[in-house]
Amino acid sequence: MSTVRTRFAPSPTGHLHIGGARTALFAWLYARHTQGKFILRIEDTDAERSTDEYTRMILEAMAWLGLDWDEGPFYQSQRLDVYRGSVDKLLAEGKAYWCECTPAELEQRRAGALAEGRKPKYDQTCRHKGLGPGPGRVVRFASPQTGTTAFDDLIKGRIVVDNSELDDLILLRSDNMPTYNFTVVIDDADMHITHCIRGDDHVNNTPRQIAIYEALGLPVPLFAHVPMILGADKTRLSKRHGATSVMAYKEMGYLPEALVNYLVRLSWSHGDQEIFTLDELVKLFDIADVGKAAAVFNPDKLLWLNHHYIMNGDVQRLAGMLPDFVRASGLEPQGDAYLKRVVTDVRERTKTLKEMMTFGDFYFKEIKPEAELQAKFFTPDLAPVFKDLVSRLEKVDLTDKASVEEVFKQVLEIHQIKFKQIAQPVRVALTGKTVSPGIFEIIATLEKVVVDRLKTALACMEAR
RNA sequence: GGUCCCAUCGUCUAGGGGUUAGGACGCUGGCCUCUCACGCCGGUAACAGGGGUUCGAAUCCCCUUGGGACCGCCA
Repeated sequence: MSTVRTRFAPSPTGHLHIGGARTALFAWLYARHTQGKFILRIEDTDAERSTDEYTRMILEAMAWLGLDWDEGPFYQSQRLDVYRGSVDKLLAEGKAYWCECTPAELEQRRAGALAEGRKPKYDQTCRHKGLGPGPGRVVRFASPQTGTTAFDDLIKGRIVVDNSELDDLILLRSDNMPTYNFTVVIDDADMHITHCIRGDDHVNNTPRQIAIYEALGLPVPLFAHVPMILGADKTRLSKRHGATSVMAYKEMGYLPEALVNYLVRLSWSHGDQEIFTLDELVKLFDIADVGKAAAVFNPDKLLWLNHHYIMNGDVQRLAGMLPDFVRASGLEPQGDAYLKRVVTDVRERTKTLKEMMTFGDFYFKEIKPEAELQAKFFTPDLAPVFKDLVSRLEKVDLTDKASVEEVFKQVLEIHQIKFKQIAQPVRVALTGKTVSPGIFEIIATLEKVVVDRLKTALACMEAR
């Protein structure tokens, strides 16, 4: 049994998006599952749109997701000689030919074909002209026109296409740059890819690529076309459905393990299990279990998973991620120990790291309860209670929950009131809002500003 | 328009001849309770339609319908 070799081959013409990430994840998981190799290849033959910046960001996103590669990244732009060699071979063998049709002519013929209800493929005008190289000319592949081409897709099953459907696609552009359908064949063969795992938008390209493999006498890899990820309206996921780039999710406060866990469950499952660690996925993932149908991206479920990982993650690690978000809110992060206490306080009620900041802003800035809240909760009758509370709280260690609870107990006893009656007033005094972590948790974490904030509230009560 | 692919709750999915069609997200009722949340208990909701095959189809076959992809000197 030869070693499995999979690859991910993004084009650096944009960010790594959700769909690409899921495809990369499947290819990576399959390689890891089979103890094979995962290769990264950057398909940058479109010099117009490819940028180093996108390449850098794609690599960064891969790293963030934890998808490491064993070989590469290889850059197609650095392998032009390899492609030229194969083009020359096809040309010499009469399996490719020069074409002088201009883009304008092609566009016109395409429009005409479509208008007449015909398939808008190249009409092979130059196929038998016997042209040589020349300015503005391209090299086309002489696709077989009779018979059929078939392959057994690991996900979709057997797919058979009539060769008459095959187009004489362009191998070499007039600027001498090779095109995708050609380079992907050369590289997958060259890099000994055994399993070509990619989006199923490539299913229709596969027969044409197989024709090229065969024309060049190259071994054809196995194909696994993974279903698309769609937006809520069932059309291809795009910007109008919300954030689509992986790094945008990082910035919104999502954890990589949450995104990975969410994405892997799109078209793949393992019984009723919803939560998977990376190790479990490596152990359990198999292409054979990938479904055929497209999946709709569901932000709510992603959020639920993120919440799960925030609630159960390592506090130290989460605290370490928080500073970026604190600063993004224009606030000061404060010490690590403090951040850990904040995480512990808020994580049960926040679904993203970013939300920790909006929900727990009072941990990082001065607060000022709104007038309405003051009017509602800082009522004069509570002044004596708060006064007692403050004087007693000043004498105990606020981080010691038992002591603080004892103080409250005594004050409630003295004033003959229920905890419920002062809980919200205290909460508002401490946080400026009516929703927060538990009173005793806040007091322990806020520690040194507790008395000041209670005094401010007390002053407000007495002034009424 | 042609070719190819797809079809179980709103969404992600399990189930692949005999199940009260299961789980998860969401929504929702209740419990817990210092708010919110967490947690726990419950509820809502699906086999696209029509023909076959079969003693019996969600499951196998065909058609229809619906959706998607591709048909670029993009990848």
